[in-house]
Amino acid sequence: MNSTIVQSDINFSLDPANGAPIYRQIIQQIEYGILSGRMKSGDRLPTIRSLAVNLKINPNTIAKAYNELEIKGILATQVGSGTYISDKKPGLEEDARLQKVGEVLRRFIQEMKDLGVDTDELIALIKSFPQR
Amino acid sequence: MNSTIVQSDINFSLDPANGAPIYRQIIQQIEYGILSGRMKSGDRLPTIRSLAVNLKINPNTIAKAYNELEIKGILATQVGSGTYISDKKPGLEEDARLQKVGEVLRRFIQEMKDLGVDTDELIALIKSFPQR
Amino acid sequence: MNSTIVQSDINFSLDPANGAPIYRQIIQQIEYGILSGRMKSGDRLPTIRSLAVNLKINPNTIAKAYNELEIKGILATQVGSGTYISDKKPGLEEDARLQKVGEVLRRFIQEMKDLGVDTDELIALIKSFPQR
Amino acid sequence: MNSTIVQSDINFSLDPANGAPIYRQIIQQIEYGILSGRMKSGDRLPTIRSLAVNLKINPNTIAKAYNELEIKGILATQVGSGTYISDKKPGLEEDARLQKVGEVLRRFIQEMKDLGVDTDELIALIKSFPQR
DNA sequence: GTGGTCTAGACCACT
DNA sequence: GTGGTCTAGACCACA
Repeated sequence: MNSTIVQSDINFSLDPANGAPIYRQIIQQIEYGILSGRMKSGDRLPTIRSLAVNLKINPNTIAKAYNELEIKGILATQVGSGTYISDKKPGLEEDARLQKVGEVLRRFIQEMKDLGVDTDELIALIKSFPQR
Repeated sequence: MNSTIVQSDINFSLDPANGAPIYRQIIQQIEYGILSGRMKSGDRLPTIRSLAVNLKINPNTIAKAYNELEIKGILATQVGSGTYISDKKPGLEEDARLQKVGEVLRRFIQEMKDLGVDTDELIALIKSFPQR
Repeated sequence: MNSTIVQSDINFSLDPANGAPIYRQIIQQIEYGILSGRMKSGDRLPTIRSLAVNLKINPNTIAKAYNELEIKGILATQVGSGTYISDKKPGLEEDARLQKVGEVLRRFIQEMKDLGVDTDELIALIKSFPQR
Repeated sequence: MNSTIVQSDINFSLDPANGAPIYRQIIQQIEYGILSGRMKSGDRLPTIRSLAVNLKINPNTIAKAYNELEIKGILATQVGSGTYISDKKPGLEEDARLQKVGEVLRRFIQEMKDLGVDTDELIALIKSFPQR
């Protein structure tokens, strides 16, 4: 008999051409999932094995991602039960989210400037970006 | 007799805290130098050894950067003479630039969506971004 | 759990009297291996270290060969996992092959003309060439 | 007062993308010029300086080519007068020419075979090659 | 002087 | 275990 558990509906997607290592892509997607509110405290994460099968990668890689997040206090592992999103999510509060948004934005604007795209063009580009 | 040679006036600078490997920082600075028009076809690059001395790194590291750009067809080397910017610069044409812009933009919008920022907010953010 | 991995059955062989540098001989053998169909997309190449031991050369030399092919998009590496033949193999497609054929042909005809052999003689020569 | 001197009508052309070093391209063009009969004993070669200017390369490079051919006995230098094609041209008689033709042909056919072009296709290709 | 090749070896991140 | 980065240094061919 099982209490109802919310299985995190996160859709992990790996981009081999991303450049970032696989374990870091996983970490980011979990963190962003929490930041954006799609994942909440107490949600259960997929098991290492099932995720490894789904993503066709080495279980060790997922373990490394989960482990790093547990060290940060963002995840909590209960042996025999699974991995859950911790109640306290240090560094993932609203403030942190805004800070992260600013960071990504700054880097993006700089890169676009390097590519010769100024802010006005940028806005036009985003407005015309196909919403899917 | 003086053959006029344009020595590229690029100012290489390395950022140890960048995270990106040294040779890749050099590659990017050359590519951006060409994209921005500061460096033109036929320009001569600093010699491997002189740049190595200036940047206080091993010549092999410079050679690795130059070599990758030669494989890509962006640079052309003449042993005994030096390294030059190739006439045809595949991957650095206007088309390629636009493609690159689209790529960066797409990834950025996706990342912002993951962070819970929708397109309207995005535009507002960019508009309010401090222009320096 | 066993992921089936096709280990490339390529037999690398170095010819010290070849004149071509070692790393280039390796590159050519991989390219020809793909062209001839002996190696297919997704096949795993020997590890850098194992090949270095087999060929009794420095691992860096193998790495240089693999690296150049990766820049060209012919190989794809996954650190910690190995080096694989890429799905898309630019420069080894049929179009590129035909272009290469034209290039070699043009250079050959020019060289023969320099040697005082005109096209008619050339055809006669090739027809009489001992087929083995 | 000057005895009539036949200035060699050789048209040197360098191909930077050839791969072969410049000085070797010059050597080959002189040897082929003799083999094909376009250049004869006693013909005068361009001066090092004039050729250097025409080809826009370093005079040392031409000197190196001339020097190597003089060592072989193919050229003869008369200080203050110029460089001439020697009376005796060791290794450049008719026999040598035929041997060279065979050598180039063999290498070409092998390379085409490696590229998947058989002899019949080859003949068709050459026949259809635009004669200029 | 120029760049190219190769070796040797250290240290790192990733799977 | 895998490949990646970087250093140090030797030797070579070329302009």
